[in-house]
Amino acid sequence: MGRSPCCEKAHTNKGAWTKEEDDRLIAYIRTHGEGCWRSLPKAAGLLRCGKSCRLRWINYLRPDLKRGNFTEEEDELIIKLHSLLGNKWSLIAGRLPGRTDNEIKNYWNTHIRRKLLNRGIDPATHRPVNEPPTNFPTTTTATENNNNNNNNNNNSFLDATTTTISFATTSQTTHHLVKQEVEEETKYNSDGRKIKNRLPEIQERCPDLNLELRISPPHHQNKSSSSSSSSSSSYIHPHVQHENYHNYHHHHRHAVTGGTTICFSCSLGIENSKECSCTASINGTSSSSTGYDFLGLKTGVLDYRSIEMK
DNA sequence: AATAACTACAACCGCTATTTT
DNA sequence: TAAAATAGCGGTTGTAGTTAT
Repeated sequence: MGRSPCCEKAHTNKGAWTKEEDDRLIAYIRTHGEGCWRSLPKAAGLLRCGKSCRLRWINYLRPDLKRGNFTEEEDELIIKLHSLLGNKWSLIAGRLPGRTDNEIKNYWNTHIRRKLLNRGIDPATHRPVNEPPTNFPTTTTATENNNNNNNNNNNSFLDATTTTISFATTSQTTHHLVKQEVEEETKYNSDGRKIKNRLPEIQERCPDLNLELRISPPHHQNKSSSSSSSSSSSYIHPHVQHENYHNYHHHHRHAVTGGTTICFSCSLGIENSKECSCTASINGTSSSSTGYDFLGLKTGVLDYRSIEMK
């Protein structure tokens, strides 16, 4: 009892798009606008499935796309966002105007991964490659935690809803730095080419600064308000994020950093509810007293309030 | 000059959530 | 309400271009 299919799969083109196909798609969308990918191919006279048309338009034909090389600032922003969001390329792309998720994903895999490895940082965890395992049972990104939360049963101090987010720095810090030799299997030059005969490289690292945060449920959970999905995991799926943001009045999460409790949502600047007893506030006065710029809000690196939800 | 190895990226695939019938 | 399709996402692959041997 469902819909009829959008296209006959046997009669659709595959592979690279021709100039003519591009022109047809552009002309159609200019006239009729985006949307309804289901009916678009037929209406536009294209022998493609709607999915293929959508991908072509979103990733390559949209007029607002910024082509060309990524800037150093974009690189660093992608790294920071990836440390926070994991492989949520669409969310990351939402913070980089003119860039697509596919473009950023490719760029990550071809350039930034290598760049981080050269810095001695594991691109998956954003932690130093040579760092020994922590005492904690889970050291994961926000994304990975979505799958691992059920494995924390043996730790009384960490209940099943505790989330760990790694904020390992990717830029070189000026405080308390030590020199450390890093030997890597492969080195690359600035163009990303492999260097065969390399020497051990000295890299600056900050060994005693643990940027890992643990985010726990609110201390005084309201049973009626904790029944939503956000109570079971700190990972917020893109499709339900918007709804969960509205629940922040009732679901303030607290990061314990060196004995100081900081409310996740207040530190994000989303809201500082009356019920919340944390020391952060939306104008940053309290959080600045802790000397802690959660997610780089004060530096403007990440303004979580302006992330657009799709 | 030939070709093997590598890189970059466009496009496809499979999956989940949502929408439509 | 169930079934089937779409929309959208992240992972993977195919291949053209470049570099190294």
